[in-house]
Amino acid sequence: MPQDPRSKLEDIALDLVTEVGPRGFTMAELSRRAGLSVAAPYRHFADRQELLEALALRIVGLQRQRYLDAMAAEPTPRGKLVAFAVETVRFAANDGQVFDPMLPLQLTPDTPAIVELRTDVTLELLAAASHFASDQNAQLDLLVRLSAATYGLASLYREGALPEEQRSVAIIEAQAVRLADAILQERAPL
Amino acid sequence: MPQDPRSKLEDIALDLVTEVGPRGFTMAELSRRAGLSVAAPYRHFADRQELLEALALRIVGLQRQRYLDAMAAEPTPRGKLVAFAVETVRFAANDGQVFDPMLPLQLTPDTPAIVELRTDVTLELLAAASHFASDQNAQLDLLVRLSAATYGLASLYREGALPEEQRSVAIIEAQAVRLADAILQERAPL
DNA sequence: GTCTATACGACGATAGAC
DNA sequence: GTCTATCGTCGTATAGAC
Repeated sequence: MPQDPRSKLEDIALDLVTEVGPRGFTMAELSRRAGLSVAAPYRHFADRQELLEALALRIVGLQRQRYLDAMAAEPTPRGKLVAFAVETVRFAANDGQVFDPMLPLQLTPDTPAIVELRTDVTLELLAAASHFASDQNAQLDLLVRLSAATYGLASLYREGALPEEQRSVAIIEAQAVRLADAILQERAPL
Repeated sequence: MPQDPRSKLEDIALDLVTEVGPRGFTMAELSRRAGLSVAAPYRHFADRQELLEALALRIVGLQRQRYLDAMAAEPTPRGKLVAFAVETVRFAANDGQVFDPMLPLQLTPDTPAIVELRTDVTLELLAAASHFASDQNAQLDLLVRLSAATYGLASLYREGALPEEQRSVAIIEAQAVRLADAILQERAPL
């Protein structure tokens, strides 16, 4: 199935933005990698900004689907929240192209379309969190801790900042599960 | 106390790199902000790279001191680890200039000098962790979870990715403490 | 849709006057 | 130490031929 040229350009742009970040992304380099002249991409995207926004939309849409599928496969609230944690580090471990561009949040200037994409996941998470915290404030607190913890794990993994012994997918997933469990089982401080 | 020109340039560069990241940092903009010609900074730094490395060294040195002081003020192992967590989010909340440039790890190309600066903190952390895990592998696992969780919290805070209700320093510090406690009190999964 | 050619600007870095 | 002037490179974007 031969892709339309716009999607093809997005594919290459995704690789590129993964390597150099949204800030380092240039139309010139994109053209080079696509084997086209510098003018060609402008037939498919009005300008650099439009291309980056298309990219952000694509990435967030993919994440949404992955999160929803992973959570739907788990029947229990605890399972859903753990699945969310594991899926996050899997993005980092197996899908750098999808994860890295999100790091510098530059790429996702919370447009309405993107906010809408995220809503579904947030609602699912809140529903699951309601089994671990009574009022809505406490549920939000819990989700923030869970998201932050797994996001941090995923980031350090991507940046190569973890000790060598921890750089396997299996280990990083296990760590994500332990983090999620610890957060869900929190007790009063010592 | 009138600073030497090199330090003065580093101050301004630190602000700049905080705003635009190491990749977006330019000597031209630095010169502009310093009220100098584009040539002037080259009297104090051989090239752009040298300036960025000097910046990285300064930042890491400052972090080291802050971590060591914060941990020294706490007598118990739990207190030291919690202090580490809190200090991390404080960097994010109060000292964006010190924290943000570390995000894209570009700025710290693990030179020997930087590795050495980090060693002290790591040793302190390992000593404290030894009260919560028996063998050294488990201690490292624990520290990775703790670092990742607080780093994630700090990152989301800096990026403005937290819900509005969570954007105060007090709340974010409380969240860091809860994360640390949860990790230190981990039990078997449900 | 793709090309070549071009206008224009920003940056890194250096040369040479003061 | 700082300036002005300059070179070379690279980027965005457009115009017009094919």
